Amino acid sequence: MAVEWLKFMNVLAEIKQRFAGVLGSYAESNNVESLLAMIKPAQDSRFGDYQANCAMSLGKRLSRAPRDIAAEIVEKVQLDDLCDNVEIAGPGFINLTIRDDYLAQQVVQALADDRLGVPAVTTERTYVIDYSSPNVAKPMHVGHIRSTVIGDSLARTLKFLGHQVIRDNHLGDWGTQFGMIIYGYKHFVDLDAYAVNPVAELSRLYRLVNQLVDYYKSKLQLDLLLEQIKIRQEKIEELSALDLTGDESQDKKLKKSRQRAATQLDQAKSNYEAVDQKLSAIDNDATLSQLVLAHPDIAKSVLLETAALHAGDEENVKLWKDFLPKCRADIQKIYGRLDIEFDVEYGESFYHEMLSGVVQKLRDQDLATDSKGAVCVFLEDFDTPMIVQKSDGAFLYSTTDLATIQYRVAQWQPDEILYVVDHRQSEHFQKLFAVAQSWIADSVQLRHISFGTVLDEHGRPYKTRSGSAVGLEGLLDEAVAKALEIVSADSGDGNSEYALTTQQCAEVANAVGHGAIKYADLAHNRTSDYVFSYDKMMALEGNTATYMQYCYARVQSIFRKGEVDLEQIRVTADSVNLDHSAERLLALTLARYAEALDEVLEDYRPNQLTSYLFDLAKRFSSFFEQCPVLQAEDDAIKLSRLRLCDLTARTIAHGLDLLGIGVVQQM
RNA sequence: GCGCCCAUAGCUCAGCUGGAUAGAGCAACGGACUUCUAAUCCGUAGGUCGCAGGUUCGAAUCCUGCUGGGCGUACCA
Repeated sequence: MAVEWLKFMNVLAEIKQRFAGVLGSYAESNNVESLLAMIKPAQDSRFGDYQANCAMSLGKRLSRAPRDIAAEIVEKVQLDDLCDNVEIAGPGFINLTIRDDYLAQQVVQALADDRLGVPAVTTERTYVIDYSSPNVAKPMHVGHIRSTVIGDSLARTLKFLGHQVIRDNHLGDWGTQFGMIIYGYKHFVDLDAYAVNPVAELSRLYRLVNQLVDYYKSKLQLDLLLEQIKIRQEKIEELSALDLTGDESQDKKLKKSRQRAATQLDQAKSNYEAVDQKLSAIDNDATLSQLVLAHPDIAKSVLLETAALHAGDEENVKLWKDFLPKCRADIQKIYGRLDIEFDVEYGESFYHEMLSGVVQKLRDQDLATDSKGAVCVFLEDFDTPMIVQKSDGAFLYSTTDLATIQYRVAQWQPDEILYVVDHRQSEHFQKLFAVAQSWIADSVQLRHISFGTVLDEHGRPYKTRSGSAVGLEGLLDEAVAKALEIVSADSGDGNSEYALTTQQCAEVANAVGHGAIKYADLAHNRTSDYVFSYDKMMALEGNTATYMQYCYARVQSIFRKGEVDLEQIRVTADSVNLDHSAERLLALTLARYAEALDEVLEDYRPNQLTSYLFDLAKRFSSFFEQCPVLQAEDDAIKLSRLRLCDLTARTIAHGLDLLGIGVVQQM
């Protein structure tokens, strides 16, 4: 059955299937796949709907004229019922135009299908997705959004396509930050504040201790920076003492070096100033400077508190057990707002007791060896080893990650584990995967779904320290507030027909505000860095979630006005009319939803779905302008257009849902 | 030093294992609301795809070198 659906529901897959047999006669079996990959949507509508580019490639391989081969292929492939125009163009492109009645049939079938014509996969796989994974005691900030939102969307998409998915939030619930909080609690806690709002107080303690630790770190850094400035200044002097030789390439190099040295000096200076400012800010604060003086060994003490916790110190463990649920509940609040869910949340602490076993096992298998007091796994292709136990006996995140893989494999036997983590950790994962493969020697595929850095308006990475990083919660609040402003303004401009109640305004603002933030993230190719800009994201026009939500609301408005019985038009659908070019284009796009989802999973890129949805919404808007629905020239066309509206709205809502974004009935 | 990634329109970004005249969205300019929601639509303008070579019928895409930027680089996560 699933195969039947596949044949009917995915136009591209259907075309490929038609070509497969014929192409097979030209190529080795292992090449058929690559030839089929050359069949794709046409880049330009003048070339039809789909194009097959395999004849050129075959021409070279077989030393024959590509156009002849193309003609031969076209002759043999059975396309009559699918295409009404098959052309050979240019050097040997095969351009295909899909028949209107075939497109209409796609729409009709999707209308009556809860899955909107998207087939479930025939071979179901099991995925573990590791995403979000914040440190529980630190306030979440913008940097956390990508992993959370991308991971969530991939999980939704995989699930919808019929895979088994285990969503695992690998919380940082066992690290140094708890040492900080414990130290802070022991020395600075305001018990009244803690009673009223424990998480806010813990967060204050974290920031405070972090600030004090940072002060001493910066102090050390300051000397180093001074030294650096001196060295760089000397280098500049050295370089300027050199005379130009007259040799063109050498002189060019010298000039480059001078320039480079100058910018490096500038950098060092501005670094120095930044650190210096940070320090004097504390020095000038009476309370803070006193605290700094009173806790000179704070960095070391924090480490000791952490170590004590890990060693099972009664008091620290008790505090940790007290703090943890409160912190988790706080994070949960944000997940609730963002509609993010997990199947399990096994944080780092969950694996704590397995770590010594991991190291022992690595030793037993001669994978790990002692080096400079630490336990290391040396790997080919890497200059540095993966350290699994420090010289002081403490374990590291690599150890935890290995334990985690071991556990996941034993527990769920996944086919694939996806780590949605930023690209800076790619070397870590390369090592981790290399060790895990030789260690567990399992067939599980391990994959780092890396993503780029979120940059600020100046193109610099968002900073996590110094408290100046934008908290995620505040960010969401601002987005919703901004959306509310726009909704309320629109609603209050006298057009009573579309005026929304306060309650409705709030709902719309929620969907629009949160949607804007998620969409801005998902719409970028995950591998590139992107600039995070409130203004752009909350412009709520152009390529934003709002555009899609607006399309959806417009359709609902038509249904309300026309008092349309949706169930009726879905079930009774026998055909749709595609005579108008806007209708046809819309239907073609609707029929491609399954293709878009395939593209998402091809390389785990949700931006394939956002661009599909934007495309769909644009085509709907164009249709909406050109094709009256309720006022259509006759009832048959009206019904046909209502069906196109219905499928569009459902596809948009469904696609947005896979992105974790909601819709509203009216806006 | 070594490794990984990036450079596309004024700005922010797409561009799917090489395919036809490189695309969007903002911003700019010109049009369209007594007609299903103008959070919209239609149009105009805007690019030597960082530079130089190479591979081939064909390169933003693959290879080499260069320039400029980001990140990582033995006991943080």
